[in-house]
Amino acid sequence: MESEKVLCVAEKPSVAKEIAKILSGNRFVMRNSRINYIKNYEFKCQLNSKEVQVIITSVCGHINALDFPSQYAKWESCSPTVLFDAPIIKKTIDENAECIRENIFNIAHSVSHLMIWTDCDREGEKIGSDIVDICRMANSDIVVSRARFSAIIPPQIKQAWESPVQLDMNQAEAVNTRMELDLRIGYAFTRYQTLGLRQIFPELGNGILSYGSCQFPTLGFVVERYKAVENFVKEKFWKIHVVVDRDDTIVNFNWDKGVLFNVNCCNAIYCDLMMDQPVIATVVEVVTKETRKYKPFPLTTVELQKAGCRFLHISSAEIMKIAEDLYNKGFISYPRTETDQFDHQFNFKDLIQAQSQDPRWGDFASSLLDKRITTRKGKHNDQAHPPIHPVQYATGLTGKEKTVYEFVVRRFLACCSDDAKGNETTVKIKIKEEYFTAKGLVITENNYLDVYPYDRWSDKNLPNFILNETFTPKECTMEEGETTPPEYLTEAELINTMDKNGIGTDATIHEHIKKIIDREYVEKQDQGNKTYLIPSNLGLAIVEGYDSIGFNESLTKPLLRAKMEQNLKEICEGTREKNDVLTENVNKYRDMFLVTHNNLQLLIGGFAKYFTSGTDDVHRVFNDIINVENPKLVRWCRDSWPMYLKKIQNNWIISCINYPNCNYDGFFFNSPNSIKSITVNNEVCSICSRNPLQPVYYLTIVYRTNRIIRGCFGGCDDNMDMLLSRSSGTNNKPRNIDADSNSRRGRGSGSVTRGRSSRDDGENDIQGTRGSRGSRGSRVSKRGGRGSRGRAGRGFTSARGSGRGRGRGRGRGRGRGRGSNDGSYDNEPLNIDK
DNA sequence: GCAAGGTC
Repeated sequence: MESEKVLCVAEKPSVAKEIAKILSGNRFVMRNSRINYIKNYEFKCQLNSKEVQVIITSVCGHINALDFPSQYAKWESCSPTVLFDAPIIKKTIDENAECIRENIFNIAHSVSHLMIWTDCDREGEKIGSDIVDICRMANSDIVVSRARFSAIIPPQIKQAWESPVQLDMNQAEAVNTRMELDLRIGYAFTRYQTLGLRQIFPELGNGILSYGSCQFPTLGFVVERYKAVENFVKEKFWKIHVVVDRDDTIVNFNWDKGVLFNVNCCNAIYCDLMMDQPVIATVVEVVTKETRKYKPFPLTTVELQKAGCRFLHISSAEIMKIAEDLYNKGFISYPRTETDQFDHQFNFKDLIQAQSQDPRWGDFASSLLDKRITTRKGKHNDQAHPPIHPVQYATGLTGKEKTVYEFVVRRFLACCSDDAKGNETTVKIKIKEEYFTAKGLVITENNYLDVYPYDRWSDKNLPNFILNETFTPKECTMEEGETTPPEYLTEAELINTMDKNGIGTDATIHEHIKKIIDREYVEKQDQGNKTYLIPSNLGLAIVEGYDSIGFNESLTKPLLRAKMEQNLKEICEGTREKNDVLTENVNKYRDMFLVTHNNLQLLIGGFAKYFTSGTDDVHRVFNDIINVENPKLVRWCRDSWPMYLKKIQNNWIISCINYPNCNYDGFFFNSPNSIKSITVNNEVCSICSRNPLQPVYYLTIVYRTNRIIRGCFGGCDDNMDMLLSRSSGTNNKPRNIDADSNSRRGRGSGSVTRGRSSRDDGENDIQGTRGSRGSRGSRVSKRGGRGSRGRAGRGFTSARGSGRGRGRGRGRGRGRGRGSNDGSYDNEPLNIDK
């Protein structure tokens, strides 16, 4: 009888290979897949006293990603608010992932068991669940289990092989939630602020103003420190300092009171000390005790990045690239790890032995071979990877690769060595009632310091003092000083801060830093031998703009992300449902989005401090963006509020303008190339017919592609669905976009209602949409529109405030009223049929 | 063109 077949799938190729080596005792057949770095390892192995055939392969991180359907791909295809509720599709990440999927799918046909060997963390469970989906598609009867291991060492792997568990679907669901929230929130805010702000502030050029729940707090940290430096107010202080000259050594004694910020206080004490001359000091304490400088913790990714910036002067992004290269060449272990403790079964000796041949640290390594190796145990364990360590002696490395490898080796050897030891002497003297202290250090054992030059600990010579002896100090002075501002943030500090605040992961922290630099929110500046991160005007503007809105939970602070993480943890723990967390967070961020929109003047104000506005018509710009619900939008207008065409990017948008009545004589546009004709039909709209007193019109636009848009701009009030059809086909039904809009409502009518009402509220301040939506627009149109008949631009101004009117009338010299000629349109006349 | 998370 043929033995059972088990398919094992790891998260990355290196792990598949290691597991294959361990379980097969190095006797396996390696077969290629269509991707050169994905291999399939085949061998026979015992499982529950039975021989089974094993095939081990791997994926390469995530296989699937979330995205919006293609109709949302163009930035102007919909209002960014729509992205909070738009449908989401799952797709394979790229062609490589497709090949990897195929490889697993093909094997799954012929096996009875699937064992998931992805990393034992949240993302690993999610990747595992995607692998299960693929295998079940191929083989619905496949029996699934999950190997749980905390280190890729033989005992752990064998234990995991023999005692598999089940996938934790709660963790997979938490990742699904994170993915969806990051996508919706990131895309919505990014599109909104990019499209809006760069129209208003031409200096921004074509750059992307991205928002992300990790990149914004990262930027926030940089700005916060910058402001602390800039706003720092120096303060004077005073202190008393004692200098002793003994045995040709100058000894500085520091006042136990430190410093005083009151000059009179300090002066009074000083005068009292100096009253009796000569000044007599008495030695009241001489204590010598053993002290040590602790050797470092085992190396994590975050520590590697910090060390890279601090000691090696290599940026976090570059050091990760180098570490990944060294890993792929087989010189160091996996470089993305949170673990700062070695497993108690870890085999140190072989790795140390391998380093003993090196001329730089070989002798040190050899000296460790006779000793029992103990390492410090940190508090972190990602249950997936050991601390970063050298796995092979490397020769022939050059440049930064050599530097980073050397650091990893020295760090590892330092971890395996002993703490540095020394004797610290404390001498305390008393002058009248004031105490002063000096400290000295004699290092007795360098230990790890001999191999780890990145740490410094130096002798500090202190001559002999005898208890109760008295002497006259060389100097006793009162000195003035002033407080110094903090330094700007360094990359190492930023990494540390992000790590402590849970912003990003070990594998992504450096990417977030790189991102805010690439986005030109932040720049690096060298000062002396240090490199600081300084926010650009753009970075300052965006943080100040959002902060001035005064959210309860700031978009630029880490707490928001921390709360989302907490929610994800609750999903992992099974105390909350995915949909519950999704709804809560989508609603929360949608609210924040709308609060932003309703307080645009504040966001704009943040930018206006640093950039010159190209137009004062800011509200219109943002309303155009938020109201785009289709590439070719028909915006709702009352009878007295006709429309104008506006080009945003390559899309034509029809919008409302102050047009005095429904007389379309002379109402024309300079036609865009893409439009064949625009027709106004005096037809009864089925929705509006409930209000027969309202004139009801359809506007029909025929594009050169034969696409037709028909929209009622009668008095539909809340019924804003437009008709959109393709004349090229026989099917003249509304397009899918309508289905999307329905599904949007279906998913959460409560929230949509909320969204609308918020938006309506906002229209008190935002003038661009009034005429276009709802009853408020209607009222305005009656008040201002009719009264200003025949005075398009100015009538608009008087009815609706100055901002928009100026923008239209002279701000940019682009009249959009009746018969106006917008410079962005070409001059082909339109066919307007009444 | 947009997020953050895996990994090569």
